[in-house]
Amino acid sequence: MKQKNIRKLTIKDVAEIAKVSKGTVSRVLNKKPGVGDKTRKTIETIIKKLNYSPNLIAQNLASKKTGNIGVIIPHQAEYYLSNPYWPVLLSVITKAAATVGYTILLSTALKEGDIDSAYEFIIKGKRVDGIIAGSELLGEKQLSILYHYNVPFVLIGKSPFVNEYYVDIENRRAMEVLTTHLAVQGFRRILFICGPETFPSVKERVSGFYDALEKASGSTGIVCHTSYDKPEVKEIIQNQKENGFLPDALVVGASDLVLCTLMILRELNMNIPGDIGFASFDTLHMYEYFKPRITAIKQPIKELTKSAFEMLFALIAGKHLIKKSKILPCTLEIGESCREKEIRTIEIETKT
Amino acid sequence: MKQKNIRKLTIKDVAEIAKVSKGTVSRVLNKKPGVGDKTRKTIETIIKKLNYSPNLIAQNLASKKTGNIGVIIPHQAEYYLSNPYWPVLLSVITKAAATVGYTILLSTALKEGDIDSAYEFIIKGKRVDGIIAGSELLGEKQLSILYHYNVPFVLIGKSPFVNEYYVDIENRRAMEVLTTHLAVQGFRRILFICGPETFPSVKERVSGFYDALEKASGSTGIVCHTSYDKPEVKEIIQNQKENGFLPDALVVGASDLVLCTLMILRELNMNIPGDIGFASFDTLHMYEYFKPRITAIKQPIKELTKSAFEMLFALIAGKHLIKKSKILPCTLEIGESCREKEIRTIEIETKT
DNA sequence: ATGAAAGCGCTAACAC
DNA sequence: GTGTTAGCGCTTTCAT
Repeated sequence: MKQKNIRKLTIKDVAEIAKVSKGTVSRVLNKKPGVGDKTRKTIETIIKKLNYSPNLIAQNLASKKTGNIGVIIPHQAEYYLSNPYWPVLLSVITKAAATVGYTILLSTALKEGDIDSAYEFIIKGKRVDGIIAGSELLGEKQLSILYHYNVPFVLIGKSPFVNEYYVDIENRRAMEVLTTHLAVQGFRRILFICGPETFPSVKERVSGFYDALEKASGSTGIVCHTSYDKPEVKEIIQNQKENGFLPDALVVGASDLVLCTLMILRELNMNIPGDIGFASFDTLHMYEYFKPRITAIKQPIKELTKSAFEMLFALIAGKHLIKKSKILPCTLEIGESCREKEIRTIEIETKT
Repeated sequence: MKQKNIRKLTIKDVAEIAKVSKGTVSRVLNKKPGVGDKTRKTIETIIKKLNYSPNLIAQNLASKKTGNIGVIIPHQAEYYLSNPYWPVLLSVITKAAATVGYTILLSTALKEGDIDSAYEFIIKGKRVDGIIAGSELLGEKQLSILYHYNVPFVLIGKSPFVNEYYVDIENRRAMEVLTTHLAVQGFRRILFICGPETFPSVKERVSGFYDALEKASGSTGIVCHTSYDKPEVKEIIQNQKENGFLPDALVVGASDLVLCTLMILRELNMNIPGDIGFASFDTLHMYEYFKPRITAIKQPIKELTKSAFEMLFALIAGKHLIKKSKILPCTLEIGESCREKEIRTIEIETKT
């Protein structure tokens, strides 16, 4: 079975066997017109019989297309794999890309914060025809790299530096709806634990939080930013406790903080929702196994990703896009963790 | 800031500016000898000033090396991302590869079971210098593809069809130790829910399971194979229950079945470890938040991956390997889910 | 130490 | 409809 040193077949071999020129073989390879039916058939048969497949590298070099699209995840693997957002994005985009003959080249931060390497890796040496990147750590420097290399890109999430070619959710609106729900449920002192205030998404969510509280008289809120660092959550909650300042509801704004927060609450002997209400921005797969079921905002990650890919695909094809961005609505998944009896899902209408 | 249509720099541009030949520039690019110190400096300066980086595609074509190593995960993304094994492997290998200038090209089944596409995708068009592949679905067909294209590869997990170049854990031994632990803890009727019996790892574990039971007089066991399908677990447990046949301990042999199994137990109002003992082969990150802490076998995924990469790296370099496989030991993480009081970790010594 | 030139395997423009 | 030819941007002999 073991076959060593088969000199790899080239288009030239196929051409010689078929007694045609390389050009003709190339045409049938790429399903291009200009080949007689019979010739085409013959060549196809030979290709199949030989089990020949063209050298992609050579194709890339000659055609100046790579068939790769780069996905830049601005986090290190340990981190981004621990929450559901990026894995879902990855799997959706891989499939979407495959159906149109594209391949995903993934680039991530090798260590958290080292986002430059991710950009350089994928852009230098031009191995991709276009890029999809998470916007949360996109700074002017990264942007200038993108522009410098003149590669089409679409961002996941808006960025203060870019106003075209991105997809996003209505962070502000979603957080407003969630907060209002908490207020309606009777929670009066809501603690919102969220990510770094430099992230646009976090800013919007905080703004939605305050907007809701303003409208809902009677409830007040506190915002605590974390760098997605677990010990911090513990400190925050303990600080609040020591000050006799304990909130009656908690909103966790990053799904990877949910589990440790729940554990901390258990250590503090606080029951959900009896002693404290609990909700999160973003869901976890395992929520379906939780009791009480956690109330949460669910992002349309799949749709977001599909939209991003479609935009990029059009950009690569050189099409002019009328809609340079796309904003998708979230849903509010109501569980029992905020004293609701009935589990249900509410579509949050898009901002008018 | 937006710069359009910068014709991309080529090695020729650099050569002209430096007033040397392309060959010389190529030599400094690849840090090869045969260039005068001064010339080298000059060229390096120019490269930096121009922010030039060579076209990888062209480099690949000319040098017949890709700098990519292919990772074949024989599952679809939804599946492999839901348990910790593959993500960890992925992140470890990406880093290991990066430190020696290699890049990972990931290929997965587009739909569960469609493993051929994964193989063809990565091998055809020769985009990789070597391959690391999960062995559990490797059949003769895939193997013949591997050999046909004459690409070096290392398997994660042994395969009945291959006896060289793989890394693995001692599945049999680990399961034996876990089962013995259960027997010692006084469990008498142990149900082992595991994956398809065609997987070599599953076979070994089942064998270890029975071996342990044989030695531990008094305890009996039942094995149920699943296709990693959630509803099945429910059926299995319900069947057992209807037959008045309920086990007093459960071992789940796939981490992605753990959560739903736990939920089912809760639905049945069975407490761990009071009503039923519970253990799993493979751990989950979230175990650290669980109470009772789940007893489990922990695989050395990181070390496994590193070993696999090192082997492949050597193979690609054309080195002759003395050790054609590597077997690593697991650990038994004892929690409270099998009526142990004290949480601790036990290294399982490698088979002598 | 450096340059010249011949490919790597393919595509694409232009002939016929 | 098909063949011819000139590259794509680089590496790598082989001269010098």
